[in-house]
Formats: sequence, C-alpha cells, structure tokens
Amino acid sequence: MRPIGAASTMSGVNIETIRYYEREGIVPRADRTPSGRRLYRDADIARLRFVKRCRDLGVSIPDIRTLLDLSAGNDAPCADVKALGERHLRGVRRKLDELGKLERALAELVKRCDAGQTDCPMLERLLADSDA
Amino acid sequence: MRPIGAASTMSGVNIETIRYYEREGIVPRADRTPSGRRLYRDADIARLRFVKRCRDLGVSIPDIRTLLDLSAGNDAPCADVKALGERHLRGVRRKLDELGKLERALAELVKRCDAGQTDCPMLERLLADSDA
DNA sequence: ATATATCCTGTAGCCGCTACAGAATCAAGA
DNA sequence: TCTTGATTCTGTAGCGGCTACAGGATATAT
Repeated sequence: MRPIGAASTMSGVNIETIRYYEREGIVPRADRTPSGRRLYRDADIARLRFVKRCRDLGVSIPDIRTLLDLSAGNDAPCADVKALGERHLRGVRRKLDELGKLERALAELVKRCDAGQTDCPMLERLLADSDA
Repeated sequence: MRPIGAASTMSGVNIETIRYYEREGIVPRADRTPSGRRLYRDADIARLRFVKRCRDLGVSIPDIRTLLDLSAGNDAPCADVKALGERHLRGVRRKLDELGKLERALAELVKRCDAGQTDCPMLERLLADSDA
C-alpha cells in the first residue's frame, strides 16, 4: 500500500493524471488512509501501468475502458481484443500515411526556399490563389 | 463581397471555424452588412485558404500567426520562414518515427493474438508486470 | 519545534475546433 | 404580399486527455 507519489513513479503515470483517471472511473477509487490520502496496492499500480502502456500505444480512453471491461470478464474474448487492436492498427497506418504525405509536401516547400531571398517561395506558394 | 457560407465553401474552412479565427484575431474582423452579416472579399478568402493550407500541413496556430506577420512585413524574410518550416519538418519526422514504432509494436501484438483462445495473449502482454 | 515534502479538493486552462440554442435576416416562390 | 426555408448572428458549452494552479491539510526528517 503505497501513496500516490510512489504509484506515479512506479507506473509512469503523472499524479494529476492518476487522480483524473480516478475521477473518470478508468481506475477504481483508491483506498484511503484515515486522513484521506490515497493508497495503492501492487495490483492497482499494475492497472495504472496497463493504462499507460495503452495510452503510449495511442489507444483512446474509451477503448481502454473496453479493454478493461473485457479483461474483467471471466473469459477474455480474444477475438474482441484482436478486433479492437486491428481497428486501432488501421487508424495508426492511416495516420502514418497522412503524415508521410505531409512530410514530403513540407520537405518540398522547404527545399524550394533558398534563404536570403526577398520574396520567399514558400510563403508565395502557401499564399498563392491556385491550389496546384 | 460574399457571405460567410460562400467564403467557407471557397476556402474550405468551416463557418464556425472562420468565426473562431476572427475571434482569435488570426484573420481580421470581416466587414459587415448593415444587418451585421459578415462579408468577404477575395483577398480575405485567400487568407483563409492560406490558414487552411498551413493547418493541413499541421502548422500550429501560433506558427501561422508568425507566418502571417512575416508575410505582412515589407520584406518577407525568407530565412525566418525557412527556419520555421524546417523546425516543423523536424517535428513531423519525429512524429513519423514514433508512429512507425507504434505501428510495429501494435502489429506485433495483434499478430500474437490468434482469435478463439480463452486467454488473450495481447491482453496478457499489456497486463503483464514486466516491461519486457 | 520546525522545515519541507507530500498530499488533498476544486477549479480553470490548454488546443483547435465543434455543437448547440435562440433569435434575426435573407432570397425565392405562390 | 406572405410564407417558407435557408442562412446568419451571438454567446456559451463541450470535446479529449490531460496539466496547472490555489489554498489548505498532513506527514516526515532534523
């Protein structure tokens, strides 16, 4: 049973964020000392770490809720978890693709821009009327 | 001089977003009809399109402000614009890299997950104590 | 006893919109 | 002219996922 600071260090979740998760019901309300300070057992900290891992993977809070619900059921229906993972993966790949296009567009803009000119080709291009 | 709906269609910027940009001072306060409706001339719409292009490239609002300030100066200091573009490009590449790692991690998790099992390897891995 | 660290609640802010509600105004047809 | 329906107005609140206070209580170390 550790205080919130230790739980934060051990899980990698910011203290304020832990309290936020509790408010939002993503983690259950923590036990308290007589004076009202939160106390965490290892299982609670593991749960925080789970949430952290998911967040680092870009999983949304609602999706994490779903995963936690699934894992809480007697049988964890792997097919459901997999479906969620695949859906998320598709989203990530879409973003990756968009970001790649963006990178190329931006690199092209910067490349045209040879410093020292009075009229900046990058600005000109962004300001231009046409979309070409 | 067109009403906001036309300006929205022509620039690709949502009506509500146009009003938001005006509130935030990203675009100047539009002229008004006697009854108070906004009117846009082509130059205003071009400006909206500029903002839109930048946003599509992932440029932040503060950075767009900077670009607009730069372009408003008598000489548009190309070096400054280029610096901003390069900084932004570095940010994009960093994100691209992170997203790539995420994609691989997620694909690995999903791959391990052969549907139909009682215990889901994906959940297990996310719930595991170790970080390995 | 005191200093400092940690914790509490509650509220407000961040970004960049988006979504209302409720009222006014406009354009076009009957 | 009247009516209908589309468009616009202001103002406010909400989104996600935190983060940053303020102002106070409690714990720990010297």
